[in-house]
Amino acid sequence: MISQSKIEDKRERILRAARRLFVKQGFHSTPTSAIAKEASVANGTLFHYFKTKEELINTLYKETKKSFFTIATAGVKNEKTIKRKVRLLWYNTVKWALNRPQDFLFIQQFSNSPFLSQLTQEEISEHIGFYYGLIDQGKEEGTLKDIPTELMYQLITFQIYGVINYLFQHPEFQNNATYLSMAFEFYWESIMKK
Amino acid sequence: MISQSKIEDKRERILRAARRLFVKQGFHSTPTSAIAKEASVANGTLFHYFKTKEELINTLYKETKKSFFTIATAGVKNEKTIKRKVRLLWYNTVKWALNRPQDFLFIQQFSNSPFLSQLTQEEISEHIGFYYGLIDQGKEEGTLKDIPTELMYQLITFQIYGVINYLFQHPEFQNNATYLSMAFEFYWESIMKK
Amino acid sequence: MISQSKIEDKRERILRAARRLFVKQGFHSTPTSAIAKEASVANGTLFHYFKTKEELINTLYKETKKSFFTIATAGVKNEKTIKRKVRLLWYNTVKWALNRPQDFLFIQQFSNSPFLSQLTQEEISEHIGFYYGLIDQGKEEGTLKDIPTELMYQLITFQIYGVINYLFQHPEFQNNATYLSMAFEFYWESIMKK
Amino acid sequence: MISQSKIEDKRERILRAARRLFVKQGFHSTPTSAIAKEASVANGTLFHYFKTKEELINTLYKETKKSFFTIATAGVKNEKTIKRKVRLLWYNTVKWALNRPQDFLFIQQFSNSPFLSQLTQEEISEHIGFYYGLIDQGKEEGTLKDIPTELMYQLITFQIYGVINYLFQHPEFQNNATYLSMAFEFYWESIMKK
DNA sequence: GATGAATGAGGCTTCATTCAT
DNA sequence: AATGAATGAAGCCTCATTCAT
Repeated sequence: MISQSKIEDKRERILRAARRLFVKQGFHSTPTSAIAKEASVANGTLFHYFKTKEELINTLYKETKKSFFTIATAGVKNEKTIKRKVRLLWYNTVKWALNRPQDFLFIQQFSNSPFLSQLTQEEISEHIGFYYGLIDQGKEEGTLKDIPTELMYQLITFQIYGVINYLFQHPEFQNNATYLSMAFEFYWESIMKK
Repeated sequence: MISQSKIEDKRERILRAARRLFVKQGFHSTPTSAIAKEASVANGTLFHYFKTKEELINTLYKETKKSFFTIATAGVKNEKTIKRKVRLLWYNTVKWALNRPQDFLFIQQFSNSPFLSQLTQEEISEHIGFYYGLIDQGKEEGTLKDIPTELMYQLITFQIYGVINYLFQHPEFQNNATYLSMAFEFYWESIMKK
Repeated sequence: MISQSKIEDKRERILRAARRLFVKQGFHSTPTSAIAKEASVANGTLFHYFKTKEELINTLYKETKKSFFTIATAGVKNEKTIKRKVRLLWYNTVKWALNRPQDFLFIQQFSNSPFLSQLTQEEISEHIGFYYGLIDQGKEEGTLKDIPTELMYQLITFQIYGVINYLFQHPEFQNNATYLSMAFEFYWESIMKK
Repeated sequence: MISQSKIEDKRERILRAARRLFVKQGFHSTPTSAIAKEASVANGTLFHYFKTKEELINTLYKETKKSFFTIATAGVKNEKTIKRKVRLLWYNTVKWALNRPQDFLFIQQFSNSPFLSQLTQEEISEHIGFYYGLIDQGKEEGTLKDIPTELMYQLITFQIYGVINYLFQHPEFQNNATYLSMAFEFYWESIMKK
């Protein structure tokens, strides 16, 4: 029991150390030896938990994505209207990025790297279904604009990236409710059906 | 004269080879030796033109950005209304990305915030200023929504990036005028003042 | 314990191999790969023990110097008169050079002023102080000529270097007690006060 | 005529540039490209005058040695006594080193480098005969100590290096006639027969 | 499970030298 | 004679990975 929890500890420490360094320096500028050191773990231990560096990166990506998805969708199902659902999703996402910039930046970095192509399509789009469902529902109801689901997904996804990007550059607005509200309204108006 | 053009040739060949490989494999997975080989040039020749690999990457980025900006803004000044200006900018940008996917993907890879760069501050302002000016003009006229210029810049930038991303995944729509028109209208409605 | 001694072994083997090759071919004509090969060690192992080639060279120099100093001064403190002290120092030094030509030549190669080094100022003083002390004592006693300590240090240092150089070229005299004795007397007469 | 003198110029410029850089940085840290640049000459031109870098180094050594010998022995033949001959030789040598530190340091560096072994024995000892003759004459006359010629050559050679070394470190004595005189007397006493 | 010394392939870069002009 | 672009061998060093303990 005790040794098991210790083991978990080490795996976790490696993952967290890796994320910290990846965000700071990128994948290739972060040797596995540096990760081991940051995690206060022996060099070989890293390869005990992850067969290769690539596996470590992929694991980190999947776990981060999963944690993101859990946070982003928390409570969304309980909301009654599409707008309320979308609003919650939007706020959850923005807050997640602001609270865990490391995670956000790691995912952004990973998405633009050659590693992405190594994940199966299934793994990549594991959570996309949820979003597509919401969009489809909104279109059926007549609440959302009638444009192709996938395109809308791209558009709203990138738009929210834009907001987050802006808030990273202007931290003074991160806790400004009026401001966030305005940004959301802009977002909403761009996708709602008039 | 003749020798000069030959020299240009080699430099050019190296730059193009580098872009090709960087897009396929990423910066770090592309050894300089591979670039030289792809350019049919001796290993050392690469370092004759670019002191380091980093200098090669930066040069490539700057030249690509510059060429992008030239293409994106072509003819925009001659348009009379804001909407026409924005439309031309939008189409120019989309066409640039579709015609030169290598360039687009290279820039996307270079910086995670793809239209935000590591250029000299001066160079950054030079390009961004054009966009900010357009947004400010639109707001003054009452044509564009009254939200902070920088935020709007981020939003429309990322939104167009979403469109392009979508078109890469769905090449069948790349030459579909109706489709592009619809995408632009969506774009426009999201930023215009009602 | 056992593994520790093995580790020492490899480090030692690298140092000795390096010295052997440096003496034969000079620093720059000796690639690290050749050192590794000569030490029967993998290329990377060398860099496990010494971060850079330069660090290897410096370490080698410091260790050689230290070992030289220990040998050269062995027993000197126990001698009663200045002349006996100087004689022992002289013989120790000459024997050291003849027994370990590699070490001598390495040091000679390392710095053109062979007994003047690039060590920490502290390390330099540590060694030189011993000599200066001896010279000062001899001058106070009236045994040594009254010329500036530093100058005398240079002169006797280089003179002994000359003897060694000669003995390398004429190995037949290396074990000739009469000859060595004569050389020492020449040395001594040149510094003693008449 | 004119073009010829220009050519001489270039060869000279290369040699001087090389010496300047060699003294500052050593042979191996001085690329031929740097020499060409320092000499304001095209890269390939250097190889017009010297087939290889090695040939350049050797040429430089020979010319420097030759120039040294000319200066060191100037007027020596006209002196009547051995002591006066030796004194002039001593002063000439010290002055040469102080006036042309570049030359002195270059020769010192070369002597301790692997390049030395590449010169024929004949080239090395070209000028040694002069010194040996002087020593032999002194011994025959009964002016100099009766120790082997070659050994004495080594001893006095290295001793003078010691003086020069000291004067480099203490420039304040370089023009102090009393001081120089004292140093010479020390030198002389160490080799003269009492 | 944990360690860290050891490995060696491979990356970036330097540089003496060549050669077409 | 002079140039300097071009070459490619070779050097130093990094780093993912293995393996004996």
